[in-house]
This record gives sequence, C-alpha cells and structure tokens, in this order.
Amino acid sequence: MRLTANKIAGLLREHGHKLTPQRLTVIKVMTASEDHMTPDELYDKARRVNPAIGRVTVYRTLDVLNELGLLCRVHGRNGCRSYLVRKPVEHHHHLVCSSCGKVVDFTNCNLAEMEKKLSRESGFAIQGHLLEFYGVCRGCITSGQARPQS
Amino acid sequence: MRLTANKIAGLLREHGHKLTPQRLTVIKVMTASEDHMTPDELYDKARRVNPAIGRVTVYRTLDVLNELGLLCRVHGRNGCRSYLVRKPVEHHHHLVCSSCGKVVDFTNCNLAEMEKKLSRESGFAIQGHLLEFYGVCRGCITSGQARPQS
DNA sequence: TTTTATGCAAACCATTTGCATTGTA
DNA sequence: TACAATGCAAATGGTTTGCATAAAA
Repeated sequence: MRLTANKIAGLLREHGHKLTPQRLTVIKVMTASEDHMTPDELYDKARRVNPAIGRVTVYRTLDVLNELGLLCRVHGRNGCRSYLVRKPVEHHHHLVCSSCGKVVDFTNCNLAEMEKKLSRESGFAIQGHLLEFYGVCRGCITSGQARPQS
Repeated sequence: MRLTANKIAGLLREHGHKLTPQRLTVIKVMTASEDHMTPDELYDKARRVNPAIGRVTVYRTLDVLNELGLLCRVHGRNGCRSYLVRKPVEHHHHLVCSSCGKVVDFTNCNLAEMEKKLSRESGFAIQGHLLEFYGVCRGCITSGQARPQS
C-alpha cells in the first residue's frame, strides 16, 4: 500500500505547505521509484525531469516530507551514509544486500516479547526500534559478484 | 567481558601495527570509558591525557581498531551521525535513550527464527543484523526532562 | 635503517544558511 | 498582496589526504 503523488501533494497542502512544481517533481520521482535513494541521486533524477530544480530545494523538500513522516532511512553497513528516501506508512524493516545495495522490505517482525523484557530489565520506556538484516541477495549470489557496498 | 588496553595493544602488534603513545592513549581512553563517543569526543578526552595528539591520529586509530573489529556504532534516531566507539567482542545490541543519548547494551536477541524465515522467503544469504531499541531511560523519566537527542 | 605513524594544512563532501528574488495561495 | 519557497553562493562540520618529519621495530 503505497502513497500516490497526489495523495502526498494533498498532505502537503493540508499541513499548510505550498505545492510548487519543484516539490511536485521530487514527489513524483520518489513515488515512481522502487529503490531507496540518496539525496544526491534524488536530485539527479529530479533534474532530469525538471532541470530548473536546485539541490537545496531537494534537501528542503526532504525535510518537509520527513516532517510528515513519509520517509525512512537505510542504515547501510559500511558507514551509514544517510541512505534514505521512500514512502513507508506502515511499520516495516529492511533487508539490505551487502553487494549491490538492494533493499527489500519486510513487515512481520515480532519483537514485542523482547521489548517487554528489555523494558522490565532496563527501566526504559521503549518507543520504537530499528531492525535491519544484511546479506547477499539472490541475484548477487548467482552472478557470483562480491562488490562490497552498503 | 571487556578487552583491556593491554590486550588491544597486543592485538595491534600481532597485526603488524606499531604501538605509539598516541594510539595507546586512544586505546586507554576507550577502554576506560563506559560510554560511546563520537570521534570528536574521543579526541577531546585523549587530548586531556596526552595533549600532543592530533585529531587526524584519532581518526586513523579508529580505522585500525575498526579493521580489527573492535568498534561498534550506534545508529541514533535523528540522523545517524556516525555515533560510534566501544569494545564489543561479543554479539550485542543497543538500547538508546532518545533524551540523554545514554546507551545500554543487551545481548540476548533471538532472531534466528525470523532470519531463517526471511532467508527462505527472500532468497538472501543473511549475514547479520542490526537491532536497536529507542526509548527514554529511567533517569530521564523521573527527572521529567525531554531533551530530544539521539 | 626501514617502514609506518604523526601532524599540519589543505582538500573534500554532504548538508545548511543568508539573502535577494520568485511564485503560490 | 503576503508569506512561503527557490536558488545561488558562501558557510559549515565532519572526515580524508598530501607531504615532510618523527619515531617504532
């Protein structure tokens, strides 16, 4: 269940943000892509659609989208170079390929028990968690490549 | 079960690295501290012990220690500003206070089942995982403070 | 004595900010 | 029209690199 560009545009307006062509471009690029992107990759793609867009605007648009809770990050292994960007909505986690960087989502994590136990033992009021698995995806296994990447 | 400064020094030598006063300083500061530190915090502490140490050397020492697998990172919530530094050895995870930044380790995570299932469904050869819980520690709860921080 | 490590300064890279201009609502 | 958003250029902050010097083995 993914958000459409229109839906996101509506959310922006609802929250008192103005809908500019640049923002719309960013939103469209994001919703159109299956993959996670760095701000820079996003900038490049956006520029191809609308050359009149600046890098700064991409960053600022990301801020807005993040405020609305529409982004999620990937914490890659080799230094977590803020790999980010997607449209989540539902609770999910990532399976990251260490070779090609591909990211697969999964939703069924049952950490409730662990969380309860930890909370009891540590006294923390637990608010959330971050869970990611690392490995090599099927494609990289069969092609036998081993390019190390996050 | 924590590594001592001596043990780490020995590991350096074994791996063909030279043991300089600067490195020893960094190692001692790290093993002496209960807390995680940013490179900059580490630099400050090290400088207090040995003023003749440069920031660059701290970074390079961290590289070496990382190579030997002696470091771990904390992926804070608000942007994972490469919060790092500690001496792990055993498999463990973090419980991070969103208010004061305190980090508590815990070791008993049983994700084996989930991992097996994921591997089966996704075709990934899973190599490892990252798991962190976020919340507010007991101290911050009782003192009622709400400084938002990673 | 050879090789590695250090420290400075400069380079780098991603991200942020100041400010005048533009465009949405 | 008013206020928010844009884009440029410059500032920033963390990290890395080049290079001559110093020190460990």
